[in-house]
Amino acid sequence: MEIPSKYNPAEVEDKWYKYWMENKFFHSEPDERESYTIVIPPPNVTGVLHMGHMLNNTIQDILTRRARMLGKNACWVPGTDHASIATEARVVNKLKSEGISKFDLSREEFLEHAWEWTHKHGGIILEQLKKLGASFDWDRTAFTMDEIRSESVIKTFVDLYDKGLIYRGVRMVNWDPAAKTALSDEEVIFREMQSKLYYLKYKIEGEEGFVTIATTRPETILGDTAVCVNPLDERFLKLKGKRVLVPLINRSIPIIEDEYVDMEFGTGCLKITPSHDVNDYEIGLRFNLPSIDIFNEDGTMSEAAGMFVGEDRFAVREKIMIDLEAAGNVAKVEDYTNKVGFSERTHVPIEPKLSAQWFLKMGSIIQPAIDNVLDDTIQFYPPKFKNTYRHWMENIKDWCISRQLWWGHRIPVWYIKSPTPALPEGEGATNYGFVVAATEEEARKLVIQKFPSLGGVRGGSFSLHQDEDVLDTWFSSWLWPISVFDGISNPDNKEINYYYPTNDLVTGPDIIFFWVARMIISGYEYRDQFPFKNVYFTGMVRDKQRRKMSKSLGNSPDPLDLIDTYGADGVRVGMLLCSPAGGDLMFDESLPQQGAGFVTKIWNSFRLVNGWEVDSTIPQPEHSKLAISWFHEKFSQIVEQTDDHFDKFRISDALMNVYTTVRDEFSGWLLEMVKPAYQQPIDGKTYEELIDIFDEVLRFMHPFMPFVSEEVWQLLKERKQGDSITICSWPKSTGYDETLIAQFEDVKEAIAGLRNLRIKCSIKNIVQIEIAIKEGEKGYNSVFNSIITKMGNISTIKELSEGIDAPSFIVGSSTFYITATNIIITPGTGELNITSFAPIVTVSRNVEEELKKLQAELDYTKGFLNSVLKKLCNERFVSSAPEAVVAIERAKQADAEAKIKVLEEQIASLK
RNA sequence: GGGCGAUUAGCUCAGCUGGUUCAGAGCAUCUGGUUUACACCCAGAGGGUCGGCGGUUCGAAUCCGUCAUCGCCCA
Repeated sequence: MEIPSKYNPAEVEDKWYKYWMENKFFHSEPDERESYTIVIPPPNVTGVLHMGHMLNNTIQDILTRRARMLGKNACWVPGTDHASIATEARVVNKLKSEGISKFDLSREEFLEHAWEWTHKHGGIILEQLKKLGASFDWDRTAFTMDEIRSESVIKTFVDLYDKGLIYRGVRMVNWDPAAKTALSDEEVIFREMQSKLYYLKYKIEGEEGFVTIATTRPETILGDTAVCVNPLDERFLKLKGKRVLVPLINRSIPIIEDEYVDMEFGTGCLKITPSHDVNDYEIGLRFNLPSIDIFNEDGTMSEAAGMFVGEDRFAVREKIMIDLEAAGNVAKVEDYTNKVGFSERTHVPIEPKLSAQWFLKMGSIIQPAIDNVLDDTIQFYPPKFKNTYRHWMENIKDWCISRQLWWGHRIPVWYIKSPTPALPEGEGATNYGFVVAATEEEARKLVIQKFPSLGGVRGGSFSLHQDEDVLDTWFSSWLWPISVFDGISNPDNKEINYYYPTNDLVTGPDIIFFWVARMIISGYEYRDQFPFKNVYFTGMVRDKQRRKMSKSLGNSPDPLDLIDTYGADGVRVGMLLCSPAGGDLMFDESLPQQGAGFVTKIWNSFRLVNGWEVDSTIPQPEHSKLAISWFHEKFSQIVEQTDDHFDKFRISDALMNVYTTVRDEFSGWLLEMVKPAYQQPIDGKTYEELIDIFDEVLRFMHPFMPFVSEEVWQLLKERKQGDSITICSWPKSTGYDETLIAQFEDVKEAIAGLRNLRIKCSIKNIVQIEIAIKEGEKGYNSVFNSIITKMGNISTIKELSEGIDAPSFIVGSSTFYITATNIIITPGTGELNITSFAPIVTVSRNVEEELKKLQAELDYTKGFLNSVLKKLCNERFVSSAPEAVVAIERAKQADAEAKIKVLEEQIASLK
């Protein structure tokens, strides 16, 4: 078959991805094997693929592919998240651009638009991930709002309500005036702002004089219902029991005392606006203060404000200051830096607002989630996130799970309306409260059970109205590892029993509370088991200047462009080469470039091997036999190390092992050692052994570089239809001979030494040389001479008993000399003519420089010996250090002494 | 303001229970190289007071204290 000299990633990648899909290699069904499961952190249906997804999903794919090759039943579940608030905002904007207001539409009409939007955009990211080579079980693709997932969410709500864990309460919530919905604490981002601190004078009622308060939000004075001072503050003792007038509207409000007030801050006198500040609200409750809500849902002033009705809160801040100034109520204005909460989604400042919301109690339900992370039943990588997690868990507040949106799971709460007076409690004529049920039908049954008077003949004399709100999106994604296997509605089904708990979760630390913690909570609540064994936190993808990659900065490359340019394998390798767990990744195009270069390297290695002619009549040369047996040992060692890296989730270290193994050990050493002479065939035995090794090396790199490994693997040998590297086994470490590996390191060093000497002496590589070796105290192992001969282009190796005056270097304690060269002339015919032995070439030597180097090394070694001797002469070291450590020190002493001897000899011979 | 973490080569980071020649890797830099896979390559070299100071120890990059700087989370 014709092998192209250039590797074409685009063509290869499309071809194999299609082949993998057709053969359903990634599909999993429960069987007798051990399961290995990952669920994707479902990307938003609003999104497009960004660098974060690339990193995250590359890691998941590597883990999944390796698990599959380890013989596990690997199942990586893809899916998307409906992203309630983000998607609704998108749809609202889209409608707006078409001249349609959300509020002109009915709920049903709006949802039609939202679904249309979802169908159009929802699958984009998943499609893009195919380009990356993601080995998802596509048959299991799930969506947080599909039928099974929705049923799970509703069922969970009803269940938690029945357990008494969900309640409705009026609370101060984070109100997003743009989206007109409450947000959870986690959805609020605090940013430092340059603002102003306004000092305002309130007139004391019934006497002359003012009280000055400090506030950052003068527009809220219209909602003030008290002024508060610290009872210990002597400055304000005379104000006790008095009242003041709110400027402009002259409402009379009391002066109250509470230790909450910081005497150092501002004037030590605080205005209290219970409706619009969390702390004020608490004080309001303690003092039974009225609460005046001066804002509408969209952040404009309400009727209750009495002024500026309908105008925006920030415009009013400017205007009211003008009026206050005119009325003489302004003492001064200072610059002030404070933190302001912004909506994570709509980016507008959050307005604390009192409203009725649904909450999930975060009491006993979270205990197993704390315990099992702290005792490492669930392992975090890197482990430092355990602290963050614990801190959050221990200070957790009840979870506000309702959102004033339409796109999402509508809360299954049914309010009862009936003209018939309520009999049991009968608070109001028609107030029967509500029932919680998954469907309207069940709700009806519940109503009749609860209020029998509404049943029977009079059945139907009531109507139900479902709560208008939807649930927080995280209230569906916290069930994800369970709900993707339908484990909520069918808790004993075959799939959930097989795949749950999942093994690894790969996600960003930014959603440790939003998502990770809550999945752990729900996992224990609904399966009595952790949802995943390990959580691997990836870092943030940043640009070279350490800035976050973002659309608005325009510093993020389009991942698909990168794949087009460098190939998916190249991008995968590039992303991972420098991405430690939890550490940020400074992305730069040189990374995928390096990855692509590596892919080419593999391709060229294949072309080399593929180009050899095989002659099975030639016996295997000694050097090839040695090289192959060495590689087996070395590879076994590397696989063991790599497995260890995987066990510790050091994915980039594992990749680095693959990278250096392929580049250095395999291509750089093994191939060079077994490579036949120019235009000579290779012996059959070496060739076959080499092909098996190549096969193994390809399997070793497959999880990282699925495409190029498949392409080369398919070309390497005759393969059958339906064969694929994706379903082959991962190389197994079978132990290794450390001595052999260490000896071989000396061989490499000797060869490197010869190359260096050649450079120093200006002897070209094509010039064959003769060398001599004088064995040192530790002896010299001549077993590998055939390799040295081949790799160093050596004619003969002599052994010496005495040192001679010739260019030399030391490996271990043995000295290598170049003694003579043998000139090879290559005439135009390409034939080789070996001429007679030439006399010793005059090689240019810089004796002084050599001496200097030798002396430096001698000094270093002497110093080293000294430090070793110091330890050994120290009575306390010898007596208190473990025996093994002392033995090591003695060995160091012997080595150093031997080396010093050789160095001194050499120096003497040069002088 | 509270908590957590970090600080090792120009950059990004390893370095496990204190003890192997432990001061490392990759990239970058510099030097040399186009011999028959690969210049998307090969062979070499230089480069660090392990943030500062103190302590524990026979021995500290590693453990403790403290200071400095930076980052993250929470209020």
